[in-house]
Amino acid sequence: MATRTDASTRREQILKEAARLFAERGFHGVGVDEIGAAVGISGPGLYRHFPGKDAMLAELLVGISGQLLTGGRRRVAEAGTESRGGGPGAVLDSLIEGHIDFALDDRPLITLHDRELDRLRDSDRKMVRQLQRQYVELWVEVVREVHPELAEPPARAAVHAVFGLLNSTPHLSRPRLPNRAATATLLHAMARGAFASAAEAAARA
Amino acid sequence: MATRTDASTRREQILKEAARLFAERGFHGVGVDEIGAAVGISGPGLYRHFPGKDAMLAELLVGISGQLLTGGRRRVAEAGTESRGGGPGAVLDSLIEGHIDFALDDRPLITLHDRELDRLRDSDRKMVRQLQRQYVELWVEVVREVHPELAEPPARAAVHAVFGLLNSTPHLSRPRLPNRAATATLLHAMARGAFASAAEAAARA
DNA sequence: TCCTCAGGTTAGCGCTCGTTAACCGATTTC
DNA sequence: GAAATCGGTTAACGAGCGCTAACCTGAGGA
Repeated sequence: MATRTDASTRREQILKEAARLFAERGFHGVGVDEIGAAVGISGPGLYRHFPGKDAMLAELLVGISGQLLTGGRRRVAEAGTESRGGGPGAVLDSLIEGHIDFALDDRPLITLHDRELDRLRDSDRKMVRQLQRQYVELWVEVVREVHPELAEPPARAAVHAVFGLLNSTPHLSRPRLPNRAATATLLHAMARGAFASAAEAAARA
Repeated sequence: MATRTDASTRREQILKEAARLFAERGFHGVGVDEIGAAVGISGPGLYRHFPGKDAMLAELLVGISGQLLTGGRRRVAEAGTESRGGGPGAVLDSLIEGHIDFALDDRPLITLHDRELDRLRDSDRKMVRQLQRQYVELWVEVVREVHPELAEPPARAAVHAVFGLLNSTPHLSRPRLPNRAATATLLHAMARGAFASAAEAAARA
C-alpha cells in the first residue's frame, strides 16, 4: 500500500462524502453505489474500508459527538486557567464560539447529528446519546455558574433550545446568509441573550 | 358509506399515525404495511385513501406549513386590531405564543417539517417552501417593527434561529421536561431575549 | 522471480418495499 | 331487488437495495 496518510485520506474522503449525501437525502435515501461514485470508486469497493453502510453512519455520529465533547472540555479547561480572569462568562462565550464554529464549518455533520441518530444500532446509539448527554451537562454546569438563578431542569431545557438556535444555520443555509463573521456574531449574541432572558424569567417566577 | 365525518376521520387517523411514524423512523424507514397496521387496516388498504406514500407526506407537510402561515396571519390581524393598544411587541408575543403551542402540541409534525422536506416531489416541495418563506417574511416584518435597528438580512437569520430554538422541544423531548406551561414561558422569554440581543448587536456594529 | 495482499472490479443473490390486480362483503341508491 | 360503490382483503410483481462471491491488477518484500 501507499503511505498510511493516503489510506486514511481515502477513508476520510468516503466519510466526508457520505456525510454530505446522508445530510442531503437521508440515510435510507442514499445508496452505497452513490457514495462510491462520489469518491470515484464504485459500490462494493467501499467494503474494503467499512464493514457496512451502517458503520459509516455510526462512525460519523460517534465522531461528531466525541469532537463536540472533547472540544467543549478543552475550552472549559483553557478558559478556566486563562490569565485574564475571564470568569464563567468567558467560559460560556468560549463554548458558544466553539459550537458556532462547528455549526458553520461542518453543516452536514450538524444536520446528521440530529436527524439520523435513530438509524443506528442500539449499542452505537447508546454511545452517541451518552456523549451528547455529557456535552449537555458540560454546558448546563457553565450556564448555571453564569446564571445561578436558573435551576437545573430549566437550564437543561435552555441549553437544548440554544443548541437548536445555533444549529439553525443549515436551514437558512445556502446562498444569502450574511458573511461568516457577521453570522457568528449574531448567533453568539442571540445565544447569550436567550440564556440571560431564561435566567431572568426564572428569577421572576 | 357511513357519514362524511367517519370517512374524514379515517383519513385523518391515517395522517396522524403516518406523521408519528415518519417522525420516529424517517420517511424511508417506515413501510406502508406499518402505517396500515397502525390504523388497523393492512398495507394496500391505504391506497383507497391516498394515491401513494408520497402523497401522505406531501399532504402532511403542506398542511403544516399552511396551518402555521394561516395561524400567523390571523394572529397578526387580531393583535393589530386589538383594543388595548398592544403595539408591535404584542404582535410578536402572539406569533411566538402560537408557534410554541404548535411546537409543544404537534411534535411529530414539527419534526417532519424540517427533516423530510427533501423527500417531496419537486412541485410539492416548491409549494411548501413558498409557504415557509411567507411565514418567515411575516415574522421578519413584525420583528423589524419591534427592533427597527435590525436590517433585513440579519432579521431573517434571527427568525430562522429562533425557529430552531422554539422547535427544539422534540429533541429534549419525552420524559423530563418541566410542565408544559413552564416550558412555554421559558421558550417565550428566550425567544424575546434572543431577538433583543440580535438587535442590540446590530445597533452596536 | 515469485508471493502476498491491498484495493479495486463486475455479477448476482436475496430481501424488502411500493404498488397493482383481482376479488369480496356491506351499505347506499335507483 | 338489482346495481353501484366504498373500503377493505390477499397475492404477486418489479424495482432497488445492501451485501457477498469471485476475480483481477499492481506494488513491495523475501
